Amino acid sequence: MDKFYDHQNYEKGIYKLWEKSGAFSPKKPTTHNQQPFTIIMPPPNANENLHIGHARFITVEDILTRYHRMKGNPTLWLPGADHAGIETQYVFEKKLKEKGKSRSDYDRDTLYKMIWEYVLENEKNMESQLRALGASCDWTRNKFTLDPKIVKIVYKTFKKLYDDGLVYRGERIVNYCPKCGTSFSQLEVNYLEREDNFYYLDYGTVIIATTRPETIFADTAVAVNPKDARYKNLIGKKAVLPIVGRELTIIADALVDPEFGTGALKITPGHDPTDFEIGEKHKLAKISVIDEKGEMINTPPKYIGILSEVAREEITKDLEQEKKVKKIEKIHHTVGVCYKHKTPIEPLLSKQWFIKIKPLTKLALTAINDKRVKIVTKKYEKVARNWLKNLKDWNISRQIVWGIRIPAWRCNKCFEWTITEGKQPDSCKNCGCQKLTQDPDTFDTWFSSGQWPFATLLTGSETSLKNSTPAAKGLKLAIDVPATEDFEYFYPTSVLETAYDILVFWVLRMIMLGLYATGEVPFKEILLHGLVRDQYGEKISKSKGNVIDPLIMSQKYGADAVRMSLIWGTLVENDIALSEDNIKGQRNFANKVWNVARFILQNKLEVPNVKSQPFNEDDKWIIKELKTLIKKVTRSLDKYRLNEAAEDIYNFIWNKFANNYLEKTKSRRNETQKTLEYVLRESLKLLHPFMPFVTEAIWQKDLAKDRNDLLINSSWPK
RNA sequence: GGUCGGUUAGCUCAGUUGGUUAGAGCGUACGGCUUACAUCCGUAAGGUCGGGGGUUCAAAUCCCUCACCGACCACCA
Repeated sequence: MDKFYDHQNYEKGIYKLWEKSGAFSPKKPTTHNQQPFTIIMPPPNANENLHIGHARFITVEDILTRYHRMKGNPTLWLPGADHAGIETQYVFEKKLKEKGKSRSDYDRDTLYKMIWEYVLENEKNMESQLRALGASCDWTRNKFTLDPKIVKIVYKTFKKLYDDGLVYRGERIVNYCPKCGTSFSQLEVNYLEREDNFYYLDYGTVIIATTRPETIFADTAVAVNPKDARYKNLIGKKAVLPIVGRELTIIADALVDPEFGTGALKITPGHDPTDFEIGEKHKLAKISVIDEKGEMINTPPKYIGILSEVAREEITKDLEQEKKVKKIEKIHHTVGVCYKHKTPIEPLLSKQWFIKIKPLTKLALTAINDKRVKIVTKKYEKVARNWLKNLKDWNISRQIVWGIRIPAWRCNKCFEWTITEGKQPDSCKNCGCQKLTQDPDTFDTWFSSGQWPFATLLTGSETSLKNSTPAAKGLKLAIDVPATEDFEYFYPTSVLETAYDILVFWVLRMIMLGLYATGEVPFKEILLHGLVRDQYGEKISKSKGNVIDPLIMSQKYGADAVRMSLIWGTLVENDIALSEDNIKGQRNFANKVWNVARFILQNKLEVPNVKSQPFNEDDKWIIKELKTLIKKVTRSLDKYRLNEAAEDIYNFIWNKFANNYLEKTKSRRNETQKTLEYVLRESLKLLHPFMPFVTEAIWQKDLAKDRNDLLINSSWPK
């Protein structure tokens, strides 16, 4: 054995060895009480390299997977990739911009094809990166969110939701990003604190305070609080729009805060969600004055085509000229911005597909209450409950090309919609007309990834687990898809492991859609992990320049070192501060393990009669310590306390085994070979889920019985 | 404004049913090339566990309160 463990010489070869041997595919159980252990991998976005956050979840999930595989559970870790709708289109458009192009330079099909090729290339790249990190996922079951079979299931779910009355097309205020050119759900809107002008405008009978004077053209009423004594006698009277001169009725609504501004609110149902609500109640007209490019429409000609923010200044000037601006104050408030561009979201009126969320949140809440799905960390359960109580109807249409096209066709004659399971309908279901046009919109990515656990399993696999007791026995699928063996055997899956920042986007949607489509929770436990931060606990970002690339680190120090550093010292659920020093330290540990093995195996003595080796207090001590360690590590892993398990193994191998026992017994080296080898073997097994490469490398050197004896397939110590 | 979380060694963090001298990694100081490893070995310094109050034989751990930090949410036009 070499003096140092050089990971570069081993990692690739070992990964191939595992993959070729079929070790990643679940084995049929040999006894009845071996329950399947399943994790569906959160499919990374196939649009960029893996970052350090991916590396963390890959490490956590791989540790759990390898542990359960060694314990004898038929274990499946199913990999995949996400087309990641808007995220990918955003990344792709940035690339286009570098070439001086934009999305509008291409027609729909061309753009789609270009993105498709880009994604395909990235997907391959991403898969090789997963391999480099040692992910022992079952590549024979690899899935992509745009696989035709997956898309088919997504369509079936949509159709079913529609037939059940849970999908509707509504004209609502949507969160529209003019830069992205699409609407978003409430979750994609971020809020920025800003200082803005607060204009007090003269509406004749009342003064109105507003931050958005450019929307006055869309005003259809003025509202005051019914309890507001100042305005009581004005209710039902008229106010006059400045510049426009149009009369508005003054109405009363409890939503108006009398403390704010002047207590009188201009009602703009076409560009404000609250106003929309008030407008619906009072049956007010809805006027749009800003279009999807963020430009003014339906205004006096001089403003038309101007960006709303620019128009604001122009209009203010004109209002000032007519002495309609009574006062300008500064106001500190929050503004909704696009989560990608950080530019203001335009709330505007649009017709989109919505999912009625209440019946679905009810399913999810019940499942959480009944503990059919358990959130491992309590603090996140509180967050989940809070969200489930407050979610609004879900806008699932996106006005982008990259994604799954919505299977809805509109009749050219009667304008009614016909929804199918993906196929173009022959005729309008309403009037029979044969001329129909498909909705150009695509689904919100989260609508398809929300179906990921059952969609991946329902699309089947090459390998079969026939004659195994199904886990999902007796499940009645709501959607019309035949159950596959994989689905019956592995669904509901064991653990869903992902970052806490997509709890609402993804996890809750999976619970809701999973329960809806299959009648059963998609997973029994939810393990949420924290974010990776830099060595000072600061958020990692490109602009800060503190990015840690997991693959560069792996090349430098080995995948084992990177993995270990990603769980070291911090609970899975908490944010972790990662430093290169820590990775280096773990590289040193890998080398330590290597040298312990080297010492034991290189000096392998010819011991004529193993049985007659003397056994003294030191030997008994290390065996006892090992037994204690096995119990502790097993318990820690079962509770997802990975840092504790890792630290205990580290401490055992380095301090107890190497520095203590090994040093102490060097003088009677010819008596300890059997004990040394035994402790080494068991230690390697315990460490294997954490540092799979170095442990397997050592195993293959001198411990494996034959070519087929892989550490990855060994049994977990008892 | 609301909800949740945090405050433990210089730094980053463990400490889960309250119980012996509060731990780890890194860093620091000092000493060692001891034929497995200098990616190493040995020794050491360093904490009134954010402040205050309470419960208890016993509190970093439970309760109350204050301060500060952070995350998430929210229709303040």
